[in-house]
Amino acid sequence: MKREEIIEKLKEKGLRVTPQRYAVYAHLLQRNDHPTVEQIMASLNQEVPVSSQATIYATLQTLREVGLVREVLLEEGVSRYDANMQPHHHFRCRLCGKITDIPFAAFPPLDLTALPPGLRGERYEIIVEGICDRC
Amino acid sequence: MKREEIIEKLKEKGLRVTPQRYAVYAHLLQRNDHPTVEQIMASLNQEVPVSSQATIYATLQTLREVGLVREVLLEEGVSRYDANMQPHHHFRCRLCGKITDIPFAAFPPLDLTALPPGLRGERYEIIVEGICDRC
DNA sequence: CTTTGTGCAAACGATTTGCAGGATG
DNA sequence: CATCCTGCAAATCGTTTGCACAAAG
Repeated sequence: MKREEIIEKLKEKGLRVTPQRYAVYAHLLQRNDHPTVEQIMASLNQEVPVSSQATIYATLQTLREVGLVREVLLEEGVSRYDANMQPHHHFRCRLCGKITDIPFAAFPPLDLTALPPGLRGERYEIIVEGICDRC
Repeated sequence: MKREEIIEKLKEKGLRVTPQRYAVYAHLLQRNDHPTVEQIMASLNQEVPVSSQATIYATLQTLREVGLVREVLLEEGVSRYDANMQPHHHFRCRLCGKITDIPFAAFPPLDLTALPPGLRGERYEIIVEGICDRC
């Protein structure tokens, strides 16, 4: 996604386009490894300081509220973030912890009417655990 | 599961049977709502003090290490615990947050060889989000 | 009696918050 | 120029740890 599109996306959601917001969102868009806040901050501020920790937290929360970013919970203690909003599943290597996206179409669609009575399912995610290619 | 069976389970795993351990494990066995540490502590110490917070954390970690209890991550910020060690899926109500078990057999088994190349899947869990009967 | 478990309080790490100054539309 | 955003430091919350005493086998 290029510069103008990113700015457009932010404006569409009614957000002011600040350097910090642009940096966080653009960065997340070009990563697919679901970084933690710590990793995001390290990358952004690698050369010159771009954003403080508090702002990154605030920005992620804002982006989450407007639906540009999602939180991924696959590990105890830390939240990871993902700008890929299309439905997809996750693979987690039990040795190195690396997380890989699995296309939604990799598995046949589930029938959510097969749930226990009283539960109305709307969406689902499959989490697969195993060993990745590098381990 | 009755008293003697619980004690036997703990001994089988090489654990000393203390009142605190018995209380935490027995309590988890009779709940199916995946309580947080805070909830476990509140229930146990409702009438008389049974166990301190530090001990509950230590106990849960021990029970997890020997395979009598598992940690469930479905929410940001808190860990939940589950003494049901049989494979099963989870349903989470997006309104009240309540978590319900879904029997493993509710969905047809997935073919884990359909993963992207290089990934060797070993186990999986399905997380369904929706609305529960009380909401 | 040796080893392991418990409880307290302090430490820790991720995340949140209050607030003053700064930038955006 | 009104509103919203940023950065700093302090606060908060769940969880972990160090250590002395107590209990289990």
